[in-house]
Amino acid sequence: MPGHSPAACPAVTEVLSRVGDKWSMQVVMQLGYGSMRFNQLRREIDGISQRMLTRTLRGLERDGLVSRTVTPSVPPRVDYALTALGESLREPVSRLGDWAVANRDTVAEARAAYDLREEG
Amino acid sequence: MPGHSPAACPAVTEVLSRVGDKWSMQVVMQLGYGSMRFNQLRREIDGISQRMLTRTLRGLERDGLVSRTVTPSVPPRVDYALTALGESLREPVSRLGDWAVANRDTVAEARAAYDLREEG
DNA sequence: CAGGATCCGAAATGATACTG
DNA sequence: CAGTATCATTTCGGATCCTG
Repeated sequence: MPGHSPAACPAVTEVLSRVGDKWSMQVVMQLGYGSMRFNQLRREIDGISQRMLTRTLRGLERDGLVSRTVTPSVPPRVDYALTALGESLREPVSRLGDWAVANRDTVAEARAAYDLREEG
Repeated sequence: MPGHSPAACPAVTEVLSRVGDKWSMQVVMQLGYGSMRFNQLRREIDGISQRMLTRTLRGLERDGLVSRTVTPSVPPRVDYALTALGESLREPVSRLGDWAVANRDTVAEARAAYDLREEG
């Protein structure tokens, strides 16, 4: 593996723990299509609860991946968007996505085979 | 973002939930350096418990990322290695690692700034 | 050596109800 | 609309003890 030092491994873990939760990447990918309001995001991301969307957005904002813009009106309007840092994360994550799409069948088969020869 | 279809997003999540746990990628990265026995892995990966190493290896084996070879001797010998599928995962994960290394300071600063203006 | 079994605490997630 | 607060549940991870 070219250009990969051992020192990078803890860093990988660090990012994955930030990005590896259930919703963060779905939010980032969704915001990759453009700025969006809270309930808009909620509708687009299937199955996310209000609580989890809030928490996920706070986490992403804290890490500087997402910006939050409040327009004090009635009713209030809050827009979320990717920062430059957030944008820069999209490519490496997409690579992982490509891998997932390319190998999902292989993984599914391996899983089925494993379950068969263990449980059986 | 070129070549990224909406349909890929759930797939990203799927991989991340496989790979995003605390130990899986450390194991994969370690096995990237070559085949290894159980306790060897345990020594190399700082802080992992026996239970978690076992569980992580089982998971990776189930998904076809790692192979397990038992040599029936006394004491028993079990070797773990990456499969071709496991090898193929190293590159996209390394990309994420590169991103992590490149941006860890930026993230740390964003985090500190956020905590300051919230808690303060 | 390479685990399996069991117990426990912590953290993530979800459902629901309420609010400026 | 965009949250906060609370509660229940599930999952994760570590510690410990036991075994072929």
